[in-house]
Amino acid sequence: MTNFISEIKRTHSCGALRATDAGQTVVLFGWVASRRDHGGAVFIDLRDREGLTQVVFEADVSTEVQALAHELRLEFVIGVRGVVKNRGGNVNPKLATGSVEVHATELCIFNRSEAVPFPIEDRVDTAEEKRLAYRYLDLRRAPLQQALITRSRMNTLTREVLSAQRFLELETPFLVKYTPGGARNFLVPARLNPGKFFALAESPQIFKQLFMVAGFDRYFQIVKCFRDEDLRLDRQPEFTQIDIEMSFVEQNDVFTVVEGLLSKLWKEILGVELPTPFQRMPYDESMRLYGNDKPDLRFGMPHHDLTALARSHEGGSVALFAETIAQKNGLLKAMVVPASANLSRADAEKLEELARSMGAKGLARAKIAEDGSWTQSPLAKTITPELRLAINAQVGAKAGDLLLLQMGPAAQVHTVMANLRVHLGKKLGLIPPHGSGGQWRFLWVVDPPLFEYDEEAQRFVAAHHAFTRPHDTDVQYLETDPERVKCWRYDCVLNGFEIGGGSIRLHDPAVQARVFKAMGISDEEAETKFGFLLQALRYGAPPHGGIAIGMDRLAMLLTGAESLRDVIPFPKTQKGSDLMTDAPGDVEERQLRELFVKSVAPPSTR
RNA sequence: GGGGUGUUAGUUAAGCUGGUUAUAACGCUGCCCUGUCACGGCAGAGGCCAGGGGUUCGAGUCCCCUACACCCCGCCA
Repeated sequence: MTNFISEIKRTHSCGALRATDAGQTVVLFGWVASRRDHGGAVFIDLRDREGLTQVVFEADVSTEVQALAHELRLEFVIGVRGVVKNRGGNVNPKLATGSVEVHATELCIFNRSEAVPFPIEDRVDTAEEKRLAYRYLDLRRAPLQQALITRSRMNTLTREVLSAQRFLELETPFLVKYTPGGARNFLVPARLNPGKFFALAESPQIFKQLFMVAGFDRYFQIVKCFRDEDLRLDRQPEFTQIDIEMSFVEQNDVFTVVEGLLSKLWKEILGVELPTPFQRMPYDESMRLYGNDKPDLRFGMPHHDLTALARSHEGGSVALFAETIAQKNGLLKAMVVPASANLSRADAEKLEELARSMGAKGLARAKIAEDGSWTQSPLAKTITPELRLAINAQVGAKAGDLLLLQMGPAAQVHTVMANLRVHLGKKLGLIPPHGSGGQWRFLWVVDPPLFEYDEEAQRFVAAHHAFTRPHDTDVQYLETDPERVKCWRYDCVLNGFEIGGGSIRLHDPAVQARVFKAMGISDEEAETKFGFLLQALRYGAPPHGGIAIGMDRLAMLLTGAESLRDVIPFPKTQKGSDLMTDAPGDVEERQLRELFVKSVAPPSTR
């Protein structure tokens, strides 16, 4: 038997051969993706990351090769030498290499495979639980390979685009000091410092600012971040950001860099020309029309704020309205489902279920009749005709339309209505359940408030972080009307996903002190928590700002993947565990002692 | 912490108002087959119906609990 590997080298990938290669002797290496054994002739589809090629073992090859060929099974790893032949009229249109086949003269089985636990096919119908347990097999599937290959290209392109603009790729530590606020940190016991802990960096935020103070001017990094929070379809505990920070810039400069980068990615990877600059929308408008700060602009169905109208009608004799407008944060919002949607009563009841599952008390509905009256509605009898007509007019409801109403504390109304809107967008076919549908609606959400009121803590807290620069024109309200202060923070949104966010930083120590004061943070407290940054800012910090772009989400949207898990090689489950390695796992008592750590987990969980 | 969906051969599923031997397809094993590409033919193996408890003469099927996976709220930029 020929000595493959050491003497015979691969000449082509399994996706390379074309009709013009006919007559060549080639060597292919790969996995058996399918086999069709006719006794006299054996057909194999050989797979590597580039594609599939049909290999034929005919009766006229040596008896040893014949015998070996019959032994081939799915997922055997083999090497084949043979002659490329044109298949003439007998092409397989499903394969890129379908016009040719390799007539094997030599075969080497590098390794056999046990029967795999699930079929390695492009289309997925295996339970994700199984796929994750055998991730290395799942990763043999072409769609997953393509997704990761795309990610690799994204990395390369990002480095190219940013390096060409004088950005330096600099590294920051993962093991950092715990700082309060924001996402929950993973903690790492510090063996050399008994009783002390590192935090895994939730982002390089502070360090990249220090790069600016140090004078590096333009920084970027493709970097892992760690957040110990609950997972979602688009959230993993460890994820990758394209982290960027720039000196001597204002918001528009950051936008230009990001728009240039994303345009390049879309052009090179999808061949799509993105219109720039991206649309911009004030945060307030986004909340008013869509109930969240990451609106999907691929479809309409905006919300209507009826609070003021209800107030001017003193509740219109609807008890729930009156109750809502009496609350400090009470909000009454409506959404119109057009008559053309043809929602059945059962559909509407399911919507109410959905609303309840998100904490709503219910979902008031009203069907608009020809004369503008309401039917199928508990409110129909009590509401004053004046308010009813005024509402119809404000929302522009026509006969047959269904009005969905939500009232209560603003935050809850927003959550419910925002999710309902997206749900209906999918249900009514305005957007596909997954993927872009070929529409790329990029958006900058800008000018959010600097503070939000924390009901629990009874004070204002930073909506983003405490180092965001307020608008100069609003600085005067820091003491008198903090809620009115808008800031230079921005989110980049694509089709309802937040794909990036950042801010222009506050580099003026005097304003910084006033911001802390408005948040009820004493000088002392600020010094203990953020001392090193505050000190750095006192030694000549340039005006600076930046952004972090969620690489995984970008990859998910770019590849049309349904989940972040499909663009991360080794993702975690919803409970944050790894089904392949069974992490997190137990450790020995001795290891804990060494770290000066004691577990107080209930025995049942150990 | 809460709400929802699911768990039946290796895989994907069917299994009705509870009824005695739990089906099918693919995969797997053996034999046959020179033009397949969803190859075909014949024969065969393969099940703690997620786990535990209950109701019942009898449970894959009904009830409760638990575990795991997924989606969502809370949480998280």
